[in-house]
Amino acid sequence: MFILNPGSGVPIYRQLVEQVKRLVAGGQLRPGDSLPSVRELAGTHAVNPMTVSKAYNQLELEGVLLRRRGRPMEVAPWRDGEASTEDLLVEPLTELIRSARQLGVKLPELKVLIEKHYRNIK
Amino acid sequence: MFILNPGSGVPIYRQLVEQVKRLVAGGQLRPGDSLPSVRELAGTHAVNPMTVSKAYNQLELEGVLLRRRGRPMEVAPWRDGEASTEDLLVEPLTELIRSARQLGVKLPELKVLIEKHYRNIK
DNA sequence: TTATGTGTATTATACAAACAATACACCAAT
DNA sequence: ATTGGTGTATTGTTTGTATAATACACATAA
Repeated sequence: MFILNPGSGVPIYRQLVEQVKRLVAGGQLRPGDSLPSVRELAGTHAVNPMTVSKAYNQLELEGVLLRRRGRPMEVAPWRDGEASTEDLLVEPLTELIRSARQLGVKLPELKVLIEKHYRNIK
Repeated sequence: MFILNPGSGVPIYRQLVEQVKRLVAGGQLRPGDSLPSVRELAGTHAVNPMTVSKAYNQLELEGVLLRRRGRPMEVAPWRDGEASTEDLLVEPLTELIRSARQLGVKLPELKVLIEKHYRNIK
């Protein structure tokens, strides 16, 4: 469900936060759904449980998840003012386009590369 | 010439390393070209000189730049086995596509978003 | 030679991130 | 009540990043 890249430079807990937000915005996680337990997630990704807990904590502060003592974290009811799909794409979109510019890759070539990768990436 | 984003989670010196590589691969920096001085770059981006120096040092280790004492850092002659344009795009490309997948954004919609942003981003 | 420009080394401080190992409070099902 | 599942707090350690303030070795041009 989650894909963590420890070598990317982006802190692990931030990767988790971003991915949960996107899965919620994309409907793969719906209000009321339970998230993987801290220990399970930490185990399958070889990561410290407190790192996962830190991500969950931040998501609760931002209103994305609900914390109910003794129970798994749960996706919060949809709120007005939730980050939109496009909002959550702007960052990787900007990064890609800036990179392409520095590499001298023009728009048509970029679209070809996207199509080429789109199905190769899980 | 460089765009630094201190809040992205990616270390500043790594942002610099990646951007220099792309500018070299894209031909905006050619073998023999001088790079901005450590102090100038640090000054214009409000960053510590040693942070810039760390990036330059890594680029020299990787063979991208030449260090010649008392002189500005210089782009190294082209080597066989240099990272290709596509190599240097894979990372942001992968990140974007994974994000789109999690958001439920399909390929046609993604292409529209790219066209929309392509000219808005400097 | 002198002055000013390179990049770098040094020392110290500060902070964030991640880990490890425990222990706790709570809920739910037995 | 006991057991085993939640998330969390605590303490301590380690590593990487970035800063600050100096100082140095070298090159180039005046």
